[in-house]
Amino acid sequence: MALLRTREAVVQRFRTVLSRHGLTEQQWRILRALDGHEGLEISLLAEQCRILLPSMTGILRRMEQRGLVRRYANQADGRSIRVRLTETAQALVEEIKPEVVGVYAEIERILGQRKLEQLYALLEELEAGLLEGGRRSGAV
Amino acid sequence: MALLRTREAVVQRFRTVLSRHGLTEQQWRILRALDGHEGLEISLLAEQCRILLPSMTGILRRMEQRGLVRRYANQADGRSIRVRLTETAQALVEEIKPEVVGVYAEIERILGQRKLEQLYALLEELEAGLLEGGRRSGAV
DNA sequence: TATTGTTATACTCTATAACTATA
DNA sequence: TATAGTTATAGAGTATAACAATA
Repeated sequence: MALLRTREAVVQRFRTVLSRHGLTEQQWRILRALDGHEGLEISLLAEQCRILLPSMTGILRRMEQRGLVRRYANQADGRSIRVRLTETAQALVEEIKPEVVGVYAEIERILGQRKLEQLYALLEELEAGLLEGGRRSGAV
Repeated sequence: MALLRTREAVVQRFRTVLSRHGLTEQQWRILRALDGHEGLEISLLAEQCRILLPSMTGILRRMEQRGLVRRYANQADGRSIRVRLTETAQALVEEIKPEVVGVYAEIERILGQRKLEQLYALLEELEAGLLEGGRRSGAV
């Protein structure tokens, strides 16, 4: 249960930071995924952010209304739609980054650098394995 | 971001298992917290599960309607209410446990026992530190 | 026919403020 | 006055199925 419980404590930290800027955790994942990209297809974005497509539609609609993202058509394939950040969104990401870094700094203060790196490595390995397994055998 | 991203993969595993039994992650946390206890006060339960009281009211109402928990008054203090599992709920917990263990087994298969223990220890330490810090300095 | 994305629908949780009743 | 819990509200994400447009 440790992962689930700890997650709750960590996520609440992030939610506090993000909600001050009117963002949810999912919206932040989308901002981060799009940051530094010319534009991503919605289905690719959904996969990277681990958000289902119907949820994605709603989340992107809210973000678009708020002027954070823009949809634009893909000339090569009329079905697919790409999304990219507006300048407003890029500025917002830069504004929030330091605060998010603050949360990580708190974590590092608690664990120390060596253990934080250990934790990070373990999580990466676990994530890779879970995705791999998920692809192979479907959801557990 | 590793913790947030990995969390998503892990949580989706659990959600898959739990939703087959019509449970949410929060309801599972409550079931686990109450399992093996005579009864817990709602505010204590909320703290342990990291769920806000107003959310708790709704979640408990749904669980009570489904016959999983029962509220009963505290004679010593007319304001506080205790909650405990019904036999149905206890049977359900026993039924689900092996499946949840299956998810942990998958994690152990990915990381190996030694690394899993490492991960567990790091998370425990992080959680304790976050709670400590949260109590001391407020959110973030 | 298969794929990309949206719509429809119903449910659950989050979060804040206001309120009730006990203490 | 303070505490335990509920109610009222509004908003947001999850999940499944059905659908439209394009390939």
